[in-house]
Amino acid sequence: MPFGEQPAYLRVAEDLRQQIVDGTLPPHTRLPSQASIRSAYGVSDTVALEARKVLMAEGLVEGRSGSGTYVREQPAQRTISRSGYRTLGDCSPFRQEQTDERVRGTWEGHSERQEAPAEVAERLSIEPDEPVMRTRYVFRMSGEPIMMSTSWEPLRITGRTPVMLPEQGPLAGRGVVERMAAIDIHVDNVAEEVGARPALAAEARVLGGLPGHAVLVVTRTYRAGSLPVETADVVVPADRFRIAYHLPVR
Amino acid sequence: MPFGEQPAYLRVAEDLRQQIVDGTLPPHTRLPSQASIRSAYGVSDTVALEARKVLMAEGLVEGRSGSGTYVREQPAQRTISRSGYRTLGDCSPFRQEQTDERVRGTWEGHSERQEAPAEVAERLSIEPDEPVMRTRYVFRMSGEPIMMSTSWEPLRITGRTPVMLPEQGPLAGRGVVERMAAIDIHVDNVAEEVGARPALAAEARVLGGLPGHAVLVVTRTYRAGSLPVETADVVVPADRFRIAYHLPVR
DNA sequence: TCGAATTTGTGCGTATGTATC
DNA sequence: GGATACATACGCACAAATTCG
Repeated sequence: MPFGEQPAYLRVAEDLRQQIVDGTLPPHTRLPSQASIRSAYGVSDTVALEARKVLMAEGLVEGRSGSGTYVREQPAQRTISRSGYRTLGDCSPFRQEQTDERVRGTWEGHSERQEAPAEVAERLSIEPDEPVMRTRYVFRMSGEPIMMSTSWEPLRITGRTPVMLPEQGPLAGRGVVERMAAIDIHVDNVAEEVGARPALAAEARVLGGLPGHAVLVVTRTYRAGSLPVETADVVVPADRFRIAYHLPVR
Repeated sequence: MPFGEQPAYLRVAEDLRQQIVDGTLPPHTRLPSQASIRSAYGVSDTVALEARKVLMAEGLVEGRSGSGTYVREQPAQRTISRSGYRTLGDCSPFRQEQTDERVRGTWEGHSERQEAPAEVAERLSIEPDEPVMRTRYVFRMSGEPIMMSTSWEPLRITGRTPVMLPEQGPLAGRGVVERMAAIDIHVDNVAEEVGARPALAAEARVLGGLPGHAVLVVTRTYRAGSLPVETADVVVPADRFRIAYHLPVR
């Protein structure tokens, strides 16, 4: 391993990665086989294997046993729009996002009473172990699961009201804002933080990706004034989605 | 290699990953050594090695040669605030983010005249190959590079004006909104899309991460009404940053 | 239809270098 | 200096899936 150089397998991976992102190797094309890589770059079998593995771990390519390694459909096409800002008129450049926004899909949720974990308590500005209602959702579009989310609401607020269970009662599935309005709590702002991390195995199993592939995590807290009324973690596969915001300036 | 089971190295990696995220293995602790893993899980040396490699590729742990494999400082502590929404009063829960927002750092930029690549042209609603001014930035906090960004402005708008070069003239470094205001263009909205992808080698070199580790990419377009006046790609390491938005509801 | 060649997926043993303790 | 532990690399083996004659 020569001097200040990178390890061989990273050098090979980098070269292939570059070819993928600049279009030399477009989606659905086959990568050179392990044997070809070996001879083309003058490296051993292990190095060629490692290089492919790096790209697979990044989600750029997909190995098909007995057939080859193929460049994956890259573009994170779908956007999930998170803001209600509107420009005037129908010719606005944001109409598409708005149609994307109304996710015409199905979902299922399951609620459970719980004592607030430390991090959730902090986000809700309540004491740890105070009771909360946790609801887990899985969202599907045309049958395929694409998004999962876990939401927490303090029972101090919703307990013993008709909206205590998000997925039951007259306002089932109508969203936090409407449900809270029904008990005279007026949600007027939401804070969201977008991050990314490798998917846990359970998430990958649900969302169809592989464990370790990046997911986008939206940490969201709805508030009425400065009072948090709901906080949630939303998880989507990073290779298929982007989160869109449209904001006024000034 | 029994039937529907996962490969051994993924099973081991998953187990360790779980222990990391649920706090059993907190940051800075040492993972079991390769030999320990080998005996604890009843697997070979290679499998233990592969499992560690998976976690390293995900950025969860960091190998220190001769010492051990250590859980990395996980929390994506810093948030980059992207919205100017304000609640009333000083006791607002968003003061911190606001202080985070005014990135007390340094940056350097380098501008270059260019013909718009197809994707940029689409984002700016101009014809491909129309001239644009491209500016590359590297942002540093206390000397350390943390964010890079590439911005494009149509020369149709800024050409032959005092603000043609973002980093020169009387308004150097004052931001798009102020610069455009100086030539009587009033930016009133911004669209942002947040996604994630593996870092390219060049980005990893600048940002200090490893190629393949996830980066957050913010695709931003400033507009005056429906007229795009600037578009940019902002890249930050996903393991250290989150992008924060604070929005009004309704 | 059968079988051979190819290719990926997984796993083993080993060797060498280097950083840390 | 010596022991430990990671980092990279090589070669080999075999199973399973796919492709193709």
